[in-house]
Amino acid sequence: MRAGLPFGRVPLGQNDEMPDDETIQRVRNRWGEGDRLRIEILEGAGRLLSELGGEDGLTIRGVARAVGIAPASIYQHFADRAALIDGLVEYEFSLLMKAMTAADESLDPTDVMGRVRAQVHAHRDFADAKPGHYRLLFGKATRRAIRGERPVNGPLFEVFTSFIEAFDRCAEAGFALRVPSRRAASLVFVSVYGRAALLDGVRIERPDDDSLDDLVSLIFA
Amino acid sequence: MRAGLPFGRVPLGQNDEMPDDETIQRVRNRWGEGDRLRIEILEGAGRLLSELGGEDGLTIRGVARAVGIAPASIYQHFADRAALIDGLVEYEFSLLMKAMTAADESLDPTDVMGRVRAQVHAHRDFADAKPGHYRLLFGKATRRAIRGERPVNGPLFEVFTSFIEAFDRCAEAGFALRVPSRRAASLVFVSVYGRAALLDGVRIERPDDDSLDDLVSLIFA
DNA sequence: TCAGTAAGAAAACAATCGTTCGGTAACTCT
DNA sequence: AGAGTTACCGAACGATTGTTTTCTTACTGA
Repeated sequence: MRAGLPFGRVPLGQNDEMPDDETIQRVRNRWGEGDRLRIEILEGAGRLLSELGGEDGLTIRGVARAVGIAPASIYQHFADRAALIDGLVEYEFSLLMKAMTAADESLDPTDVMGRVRAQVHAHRDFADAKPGHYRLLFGKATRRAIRGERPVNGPLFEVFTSFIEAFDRCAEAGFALRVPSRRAASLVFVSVYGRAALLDGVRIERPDDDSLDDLVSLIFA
Repeated sequence: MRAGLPFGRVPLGQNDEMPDDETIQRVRNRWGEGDRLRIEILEGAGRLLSELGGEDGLTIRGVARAVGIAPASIYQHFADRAALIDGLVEYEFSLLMKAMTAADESLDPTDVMGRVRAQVHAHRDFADAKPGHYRLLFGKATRRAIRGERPVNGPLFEVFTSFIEAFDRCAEAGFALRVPSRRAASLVFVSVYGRAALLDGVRIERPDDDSLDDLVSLIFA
């Protein structure tokens, strides 16, 4: 229905459902701003991921529907579905890193232990706020590894390194660590991850938020 | 191809690929043993899950292919795809529980701390051996929770309770716990889970196996 | 004014999926 | 021997998917 309609002065995209409120009034991006759609696609995919809670229903057509464009338009920015999801993973990782460094830099640079906690909290809050995203981030590498493809440790490693550096700063500042900072980072990581995964998936006994701080305290002598 | 063939004295199932070695010589179960197929389906689904590493490709047709039966035959044992996956989750949970209780009972009943460690190790080994299964077990509840359906904490709670009881036995035997056994169980759970998830998905720095024992030791005063 | 290109849509393709419907062979019980 | 049941299969339906091909429109620079 409504085929061959000239477009441009008319809502973009086919919205077969919900002609309800006001039809999604997408307007075509102007010259040289075509890349903006790429981000809109990633954000639409992110929204969809939140609603669905998993990578499963994250289809090309679904994303196109969420953004309000035609499925074919996605192929201008992503080679195929896998590339779209890879792009989403990378995008979400960048958001996580941004949150962590923002938390880190919001504190007095000399407050090294506070900065460790700030990063941990930022990480935890990200996982709490967007469990679906978090699961995608840390679950994606697995499928890759199983298929023997290159792992996507890159962006993740950045996150990990950020923890290590935070602990290193503490050591340099004279705080005594019970374990090497690399191992400390690993411990924190495991705990944050485990808490997040358990909390959103299982909900046995809520590991209260303090427990992460306790862990950090425990690492220091 | 090969339609309308009388069956019974002839390999069951359509194996369009791999007429290679010897065609999968499935024979029809005898009278009253129809339920055996149910388990064969679950095991086939389990194998598929290991290969695929995720719930994604776990389709009715794929499972049927893996077992060597017709897709329609699955519907005699499972109402639909969701029921099949639910059944798989339950089945795998029972395997995990069986491994844990076996480890627990293999020890001298009075060695209460050893039994805690044995359960932790059994849990860890299950996760290491079948990461895909493990991920399915603890990821499944999430989608449910998001869709507002009843959570499947049942079988999982059994696992959790098993940890609690193990710690309770320690307390009764006179060992001093630094935290209540319920919280201790939660701690162990989070760590085992976090380690498993990180280890198979991310592979940053291998949290060595001793770290779990360290955690258990830490819980005791 | 006109060629060139950016931005995006419509429509169709093949593949795969879940599921249903109706069958057929083998076994058991009377 | 016949009726009923168990244990499956074959074929098809409709829906959805990823992807490709072929547009149309709008803007730019010369």
